[in-house]
Formats: sequence, structure tokens, C-alpha cells
Amino acid sequence: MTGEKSLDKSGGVALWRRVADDIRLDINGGKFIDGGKLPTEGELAARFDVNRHTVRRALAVLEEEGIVRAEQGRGRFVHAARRLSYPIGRRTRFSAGLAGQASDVHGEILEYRIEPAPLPISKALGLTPATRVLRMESLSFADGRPLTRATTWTGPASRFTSLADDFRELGSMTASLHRAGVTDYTRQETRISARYAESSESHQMGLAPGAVLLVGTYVNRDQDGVPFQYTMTRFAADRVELVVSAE
Amino acid sequence: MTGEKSLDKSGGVALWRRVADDIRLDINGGKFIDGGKLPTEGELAARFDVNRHTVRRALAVLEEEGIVRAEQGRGRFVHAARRLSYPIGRRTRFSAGLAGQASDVHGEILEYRIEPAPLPISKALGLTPATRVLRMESLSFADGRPLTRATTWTGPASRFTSLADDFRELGSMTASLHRAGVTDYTRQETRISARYAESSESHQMGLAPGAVLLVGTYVNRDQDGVPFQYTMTRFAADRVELVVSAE
DNA sequence: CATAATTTGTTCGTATGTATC
DNA sequence: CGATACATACGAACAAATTAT
Repeated sequence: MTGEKSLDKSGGVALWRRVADDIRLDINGGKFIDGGKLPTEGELAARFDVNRHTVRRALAVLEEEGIVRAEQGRGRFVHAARRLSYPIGRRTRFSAGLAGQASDVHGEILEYRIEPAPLPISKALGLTPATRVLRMESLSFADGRPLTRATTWTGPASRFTSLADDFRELGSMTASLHRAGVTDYTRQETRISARYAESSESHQMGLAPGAVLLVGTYVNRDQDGVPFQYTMTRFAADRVELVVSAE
Repeated sequence: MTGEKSLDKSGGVALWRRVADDIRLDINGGKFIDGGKLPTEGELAARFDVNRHTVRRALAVLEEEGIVRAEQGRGRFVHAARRLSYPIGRRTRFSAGLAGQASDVHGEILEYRIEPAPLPISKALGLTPATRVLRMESLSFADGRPLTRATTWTGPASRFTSLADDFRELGSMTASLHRAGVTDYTRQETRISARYAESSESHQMGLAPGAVLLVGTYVNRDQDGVPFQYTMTRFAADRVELVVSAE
């Protein structure tokens, strides 16, 4: 047996929430076979040293998320969703990277606007401050589930007048960029951090409040080495892992 | 201005905790200049639409963490700790990667044990199941603050009998491996995920309960291409970001 | 088939923590 | 600093569905 799982004093997070997070970690970490049976409420209550009600509340969360299914008199059963592997590299393309892992992959624009570039963006793209750029807020889905929430600054705006419309029409960033004369693009480096989701983000991605996000930021350069796009992509950490491959 | 910051119904996380997390995100995200003045309690209460007591409790947490400093009658001031950049690549070496960012970098072994390799480990290292390997639990520090918490399986054990002792003596994994005949090593790929810290992890790393961890897992191969080491490293997400560079 | 044991589902009550005013 | 309303956590008891004997 794995032994006791003791949880110490709160820190502002409810006990049922910590129990739910812990069980979810075990499920996603493969400690229960998919389709297998979860320990009973009583066993879990004993293991975490909490009341059965607290365990039930935690399990209710996981049922709402669809990773646990309860059957009266029989027990609870695991329905683990496989985590997708998202490749990070010099020539990463969104849909190509997920090929073979999900059958339906598509994107959706939430909002787009032409506006002066914020200072860090204009600096990263080598533009004079306040040059106008296209900011796009978008969601991507894999098999119907939200996978990423991205903010993309593309500029200067004069070079990418129809990018948003093209993306809406074609559903592919690579194809839309091609229309704007970007025949090829690469990224120099990707910075990866992690943090809690803000409430708007968890709402848009259908995540529990305070879910964990992987955040990747990078600059794309065109075939001539000119930086033209700054992207911040938030990944739902319980649905995807990032894979860095040496080339 | 960004407008209202509305926080929706709890989800098991106390309001003061969500306000604290939100302000910390803003500080770490660079929305307040280091050394600059934070909005007054009243302004923050209005912005988050909460009671002033709630803001005070949130700020008390941030003061305890040392990223906010209160001064009687003047206000509160930001003391943002710069996030370290940890390079991820084929030839990553721990201390070398942080050179120039932190003056004091060192490691510490919490525990080590020779034991049969768990199935995923033996598989990744190409060993027959249950071959004995050396498991090491370690912490690393940068400028006195815990930065990573790693679990390393090195095997087969017969090849690395004195690795733990050497590491304790030399304080360097690269140097210790050299003694065991590993003159050079590289990693093929790194998988990056993120999750909440378990209570033992947040305790060992001196983090708030439920803090966010970046988790990197990778396999190292020696100069002959033989996999000999499987590592899982947990990074405190608010102290470090990972940087993937194209080579 | 009958009954007991197991497991989830529900309803009380009580004490404490959280958040506002 | 209280007074108030609501969420959180525990404990005990019982009902309903399923499985084992």
C-alpha cells in the first residue's frame, strides 16, 4: 500500500477541494486503471483522514468533470481521459503536432482588434513603440474539448490586414499567414511557465476555478528572419503535456 | 484600464486566497514596477469588489511571502523577485544553466535508496523489470531559496554504487557521474506538465499549500547512447520559467 | 431464493471558518 | 470589535441498490 496521505492545514483552500485535486492527480497519473474501480468512500475517507461527506463532495467535483462515474450499490469507476502530447520545437505547427492524437482539431476566434502594440510586444517584434498590430484572442479545441487559449500579436498591422478574416475562413493559422506572404516561419525559443487560471480563462476553457495552466510564450520569425508574431498560449495542464524534442 | 476584476463563486478557494493569488500574478507578471507602490487597500477592495478586511488578509499573505512590504502611513511597496530562467535542451546542466542568474547554487540529498525499478522506469531505461536502481530524492537551491525538488532513478545499480556518496561529496551530478564512467550525457526529449504541489512537496520547497509546480521528466543517455538515468524534476512555478531554445 | 454484507445516497444536528456590515 | 449570514467539516443514522453467501 502507498500508506497514509495526510493533508495539513488549509491555507485558504477547502479540504474537499484538496482531496479532489489529490484524487485527480492519482487518476491522471495513471494510478488507477481506466475503467477500473475507485476505492470506496469509506476507504478514501480513512486514507485522507477526513469525513465521508468531504470525500463525497470531492468526488462530486470529479463526476462533474466526467472523470469518475458513480453507481449506487456498486462503487465508483474511473474514466481517465488520455493526456495529449503537444510538441514544442523550432517548427511547431498546431494541428500537425496533434495529428494522430485527436480526430477533430479546430480553432475559434473570440475577438480581434487592431491596436497599438504594448511595449514588451513592440520590443520583441522590433517595432517602434505603439506601432499598430493585430491582437487576436482565440481558443483551440481537440475532440470538442478546449485545449488552449491563445493571445497573438501580429504586426505591423499594415502587413496583415486580412489575417483575422482569413483565419476565420480557413481555420488554420499557417494557411492564413501564407496568404499574407509568410511562406515559412520558425520560432527561436519558447518560454514556459505555469500559474493558476484567472476566472475568465477557466470559464472560457471550461475548467474548474483555479485550475492550473501551462503558459508558453514565443516569437515567430518569417522566412527572412523577421519577427512578426508574438504569442502567449495557455494550455489546460490536466489535458496536455508539452514535449521538447532535441532535433 | 483593464476594468473590473470580477471573481466568480468560490469553488472551494477562500476569497482572500483568490485575491492574494491574483495580486501575486500581477506582481510577478510585471504589472507593478519593482519597488513601486501598490494601490491602497480601498482601491484594491473596490477593484476586486470585496471587503477591505479581505484585502488586508490577502496582503498579509503576500507580506509573509516577502513580495510586499507595508510602511505605516505610506502604503505598501512591491518587492518582486526576478524569475529565474531555466534552459531546457539536449545538453542541459543544472548549475551551468543558472550561471549569471544566481550567485549561490547548490544541491542537497534528502534520501537515497537502492531498490527495484518501478515498471515505467525500467522500461524507459531499457532494463529488465525489477532490476535494482538507485533512487535519489534531492532539493536544489538558488540563492538560498528552494528551486527544484527532483527524483532521480539511476541504473543499473551495479554501475553506480557510489553515486549518492560522490554527489554528497562533490555537490555536482555531472562530476559524480564522471566518476562512474559517464564522460558525457545528453537527453533526447523532455516532457513538461504542471500541477498542484502535494503537501509534502510544498513543505519541502517552502511553498504555500497548493502552489503550482512545473514538472519536467526526461531520460539521460551516456556517451554511448545508453539510457542510464530517469529524472522527474519539480520546479516552483513562481520562481522559475523554462526556456526551450532551438539549437 | 433469501438474507446479510457492502456501497452509494440522503437527512438530520453541531461546531468552526469565512465574509460582510 | 461585535453581529449576522453563509460555507465548510464532522458525526450519526437510515434508505436504496447491488453483490456475496
